Amino acid sequence: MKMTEGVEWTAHACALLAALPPGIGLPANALAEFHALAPAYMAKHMQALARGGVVESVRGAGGGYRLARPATDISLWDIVEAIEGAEPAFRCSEIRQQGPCVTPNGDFRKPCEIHSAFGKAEMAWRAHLKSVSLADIATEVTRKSSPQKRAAVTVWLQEKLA
Amino acid sequence: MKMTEGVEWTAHACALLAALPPGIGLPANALAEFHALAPAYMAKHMQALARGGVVESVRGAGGGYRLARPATDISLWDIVEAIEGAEPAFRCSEIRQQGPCVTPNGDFRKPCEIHSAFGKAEMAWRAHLKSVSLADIATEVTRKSSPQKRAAVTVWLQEKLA
DNA sequence: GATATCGTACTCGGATATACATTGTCCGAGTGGTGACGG
DNA sequence: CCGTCACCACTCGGACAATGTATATCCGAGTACGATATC
Repeated sequence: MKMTEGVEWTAHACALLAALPPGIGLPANALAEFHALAPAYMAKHMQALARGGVVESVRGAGGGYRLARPATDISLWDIVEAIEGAEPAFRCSEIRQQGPCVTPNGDFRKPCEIHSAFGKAEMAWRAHLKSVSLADIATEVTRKSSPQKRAAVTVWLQEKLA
Repeated sequence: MKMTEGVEWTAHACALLAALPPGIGLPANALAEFHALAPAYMAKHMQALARGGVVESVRGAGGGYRLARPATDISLWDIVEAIEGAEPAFRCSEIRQQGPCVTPNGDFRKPCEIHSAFGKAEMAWRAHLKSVSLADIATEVTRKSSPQKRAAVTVWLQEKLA
């Protein structure tokens, strides 16, 4: 069970966007450059994020991507949902209803126990992700980073936003 | 993010094994037949389960797979670990250490906030799975199933164990 | 000098190849049971 | 009639294809900015 690395890329990109003044965005190229990632592939992931309603896209010169909502209203789960989709990792294909021992009048209204257990586990997982907002991450990052780092980011941003 | 369907197959197979008398097993063919699954593929998954120490394999005529421990000591997580591996779904590749703004004396001893958040979420997920044992599932299944179903299973088992 | 218009550069968006993991299948290795043979 | 041995059927184990999904890239569509020509 492996999560797409696009989730990591876009999560970091959104954290960067969350550190910007509200309403300000960056093009996909800049977002990729900030973490030394493949620009084209990053662009593709940002498209998914736009389709998911996490970011808004602005075309044309000076355009780019910006957060669609305040950073406090965007959780890590929103990003995962936009990139990976909302389907659960464990998909019950109801194999209990197959085989030589299934009775014709079998009652399958009760949920599959295995399905139920995995469903509960996944709900706990999602709840954790929903409880972490971009604002949390952004503040943690800016607060913990060194003054040199913050200065370097400021210079880089001024160049990109000019 | 999708979990291998082998997890579902082996989980149901283990539930069946847990319903058997202690020490008794079934060949992979029978386990596949019980849920109308591809025999060869089921065999492959059972091998992974054996490597993971969840079941023991017995070769030769009359052999098969049986639980390596009491059903109360086997959790759903043990099965997931055997099939999917213990690696977390979210793998942090530390992209925060890349890019034009990383300072030479950057201090990365503090864990990545995004990595940390996903790690906590995944731990909650695992904890849920670890709390559900095969015994729980087996008893739920046998208790909830209809008498006709139980009779059909008994007949089928007598044929297979003969 | 101000304004309307055209061109250009920049950015997103989707369509298109490639690599890798999962899915699916097969044949060889090993083991217990069974029947035949000899005592 | 009983014990031993060889054979055979059964089962696991790993090696080998086929398929699907994630990865990676490119080119076309659309928009804002700026230069230019005109009034």
